[in-house]
Order: sequence, then structure tokens, then C-alpha cells
Amino acid sequence: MDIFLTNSRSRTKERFTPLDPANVRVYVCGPTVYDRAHLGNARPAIVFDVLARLLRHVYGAEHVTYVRNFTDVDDKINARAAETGRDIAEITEETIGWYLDDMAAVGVAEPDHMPRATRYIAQMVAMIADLIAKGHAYEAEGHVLFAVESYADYGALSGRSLEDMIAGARVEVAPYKRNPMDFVLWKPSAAGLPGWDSPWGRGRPGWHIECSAMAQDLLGASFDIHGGGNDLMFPHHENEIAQSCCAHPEGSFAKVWLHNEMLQVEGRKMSKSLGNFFTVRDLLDQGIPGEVIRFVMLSTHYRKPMDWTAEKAREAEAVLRKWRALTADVAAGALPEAVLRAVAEDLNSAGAITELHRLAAAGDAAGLKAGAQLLGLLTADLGDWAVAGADLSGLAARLAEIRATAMETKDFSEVDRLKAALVAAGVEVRMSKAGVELVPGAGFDASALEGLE
RNA sequence: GGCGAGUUGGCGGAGUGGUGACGCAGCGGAUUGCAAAUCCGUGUACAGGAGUUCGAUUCUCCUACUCGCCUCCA
Repeated sequence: MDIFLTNSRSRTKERFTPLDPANVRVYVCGPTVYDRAHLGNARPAIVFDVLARLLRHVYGAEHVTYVRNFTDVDDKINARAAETGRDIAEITEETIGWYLDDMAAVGVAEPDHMPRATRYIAQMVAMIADLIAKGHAYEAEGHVLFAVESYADYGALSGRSLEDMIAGARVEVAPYKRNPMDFVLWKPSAAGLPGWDSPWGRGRPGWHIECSAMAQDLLGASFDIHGGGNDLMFPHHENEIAQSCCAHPEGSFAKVWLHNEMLQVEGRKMSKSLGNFFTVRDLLDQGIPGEVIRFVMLSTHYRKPMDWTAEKAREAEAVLRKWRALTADVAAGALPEAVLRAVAEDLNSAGAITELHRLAAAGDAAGLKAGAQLLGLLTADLGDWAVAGADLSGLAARLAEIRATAMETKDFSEVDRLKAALVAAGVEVRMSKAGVELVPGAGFDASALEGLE
């Protein structure tokens, strides 16, 4: 099965050919750990989780190396520590734990490596020293800056020229920069801020160098795929390329660049000021199952803006309930070709879901389950929410009883009363000649059943 | 201002140079005490303009609108 991916670098869909099929290497930019992951953070985690599942399926689980980092040195973290009075390590440790919990809740499997920036300071310092030695970086006033003019292809990924960027620059330029676009590799740390000893004094790394150093260390100078949100394309990824390619001209850094589009909420940008900002944990706490979040995320292609709406969550829940019921006692069968083909076609998860609908309609439960699991849906891990939270058999028997009576008396008022109460609690009431069946439906609320008889 | 992405039926959302996906909602029917679920059937679309073509929603250009990014920071 050929895999096609839209490479941001060429802006075209390309057939994917691994550098080494025995070790397909992927690097994805992970979160800066200073707070709970918001819904937007979940999108790349889920999208690239599907990519990893696809690659493992095609090349074999043992032949894929997936790296997603944690940025645990950053001024946002420093600010958070300053305002809360808490220890930085304590904040980052706690936040990493939250992130892993929340991502697991939406079915994201842990990557093979989850490096933390603070544990790669030595590699960063070495890379910076190397860049200075090779003439791509210079020290100025305690900072080390990357000289963008030393790298001819600077701006190629995001389609910008140095001239345009300088012309459009809005911010005052630090006087010690040779070129206004030069960016920081290392900066001095005042007492009280995290810092490490270096040839340029006590300081801390700039934002971009960590990914270059960790990718080099874990994946080598050339690897297959680098992913992240498209807000990172410039400057972050552009700068990663410049650093890595200059430090390791023997390599080509990432061969394919994948960028997911941003997330919106109810048609608007998610922001605190609009009051539509929420974390993954907020949704989970509201009772929205992680599997529903994942389904909604995957129902829009990763390269298009994704709009999170309550309506979509409702629809997704209904679909998943139906599919869960259909596949409950069925073992996953062979992976349906059409599902694999869709996912292999630039991660067309929405197209794959269409195929799942077809399988469901055809009653192919084994195929449905296998196909869904390629997307990380209908897995055992995510299924707890769909298990009936209450025993409805007593109510079903009661309803059957009064219905039988009503059939004779022709007075259905009591049946309708109980039915209405059940429906209000989110229970699907199915009455037929065969009997009464009660099934938890979308929005099922076990607590609303208390006192019913 | 620069760069990039997008604009598909009531809603969501794929895809394709030529028989108008798929889901939800709607409508008609079967079924039902009435419903629900299920099954059968059914309507509506490719932002606007120009071009290429035998033929474009699909390719090219222009316009409009939306969104994202634009240096040590967030």
C-alpha cells in the first residue's frame, strides 16, 4: 500500500518512500508544559497518532520510531513559576503527567521517545558551538545568534524571502544582530531563572535549538517526517531547518514536513477573551468521552481548519454508540482495504470514516472494528463510556408489564409516562411485538433514572 | 503590507476533467397502541467572473470574503 502525504516543503502530495523501511523516523513538536493541554493541542497529537498507526501497519510496529518532545524550558514556564511561586520542575513534571493522561483519554498512544529539552542541554550546547565554528552563528552581548544570511535556503519552507520578512518587520531589532532576522540560539539567564553553564556564560537555550538537537540525537541528521501545527511553520520549523542543515550538512534533516491546520470553536478562534477557550480535561469533565473528541477531530481532514461544535460532539456520540453496540462481541477482522487506502491517502481520516459508515450499513462488524482501530477508534481502551452505566433490566420488565396491561385496557397513559421519563434520561425505548428493550442513547444520564418505576 | 491555507446542498464534510460521496436533519412509505429503533424511497451544492477543454465543481487567471503566521515572545 503506497502512502501519499502532502509535503509542506513542496506544497504537493507526494508518494512516501522511507529513507530506511526498516526504521521509519518521525519527529513531532510536542507541547510547552506550563498548563493543561487545550483542545487545539489535541489535534496534532491525534493526527500524528493516526500517522504513527498507519506507518506501523504498513512497515511493521518495530520499524517505526516516533519522537514527540516536551518543551520544559521556556519563558512561559518561567512566568508561570514566578506568578505562582512554585518550583519550575514541579510545574513541568505535573503538566507532563496531565498531558499524558489527557492524550491517553483521547486514544493517543505514547510515542517511542518523549525527550525533554532540559535533558538535552549538552547536545544543544555542542550544536551551538559547532554552528559558531562553522560560521553560522556568532556571539553578541552574551547571546548566541544564528546568522540567517549564512544559510541560503532560509525561508524556503514557509515561502518567504529575507527581504520580504525584513520589510514587513514590525518589532524593534536588537542592536547586536547582524541581520534583523537572526534568531537566538542561547541567551543569558539572570539569577533566579533556569540556566546552565556554557562557553557563553550561564544561560538557557532559545526556543528552536532543542528540536534540532533532540532530532539529531534520536533520529540522526536525516529522517523521514517532521510534523506539527502550521503555526509552527514560521519561525520555528524554518529555524530548525537552518540550524540542523548547517550543523549537519551531510544530512537533509526532515524529508517530509506535515502541518495540521488550526482548530476553531463554534466557528471562531478559540481564545480566552471570547470565552470559548477550554482544555481537553474540561470536556472530559463535562462527560464528553475522549473517544467522541477523537472522532470529531478525525472527521475533518488535518489540513483544513477544524471547527469544534457541541453539535458535532452529539452526532459523534450517537454514531459511536451505534458502532460500539454493533461490534461489542465481535473480534476485529481483516483491515478493510478501502479504509487503509483512505488513511494512506494523505491521512484522509474523514474519508476513512465514510468507509466505516459503509461497513456498518453492510453489517460487517468485524471489518468495521478493524477499520476503526486503524484510526484509534472502537479500541478497548476508549470503550468504558459506552458500557451501560446502569442496569436497565428492571425498568424494562416494569415497562413490559404495564404495557401488557395497557394493551388490554387500551389505556396507555401510564406507559407513555414511563416512556417519556426514560427518553428524557437519554434512554432509547424500543417496544415491539418481541418485547421491550431499553438502550442508553446519546446524552444518557443514569442519575435521571433514580426514582423511576 | 508580506507569506500561506480555505470558500461544496438546511448543517457537517469527502472527492472527482464527463454516470452529482457519506453522516445528521427533512420529506414519503413499511413497521408501531403512539413513538423510538430498523428498513425502503426521495430533494437540494460545488463563492463570483473570465479562460483552457468536446466537456470543469475538479486545471489556469482575476475578484470577494474567511482564517493562520509574520524576529529573543506570547
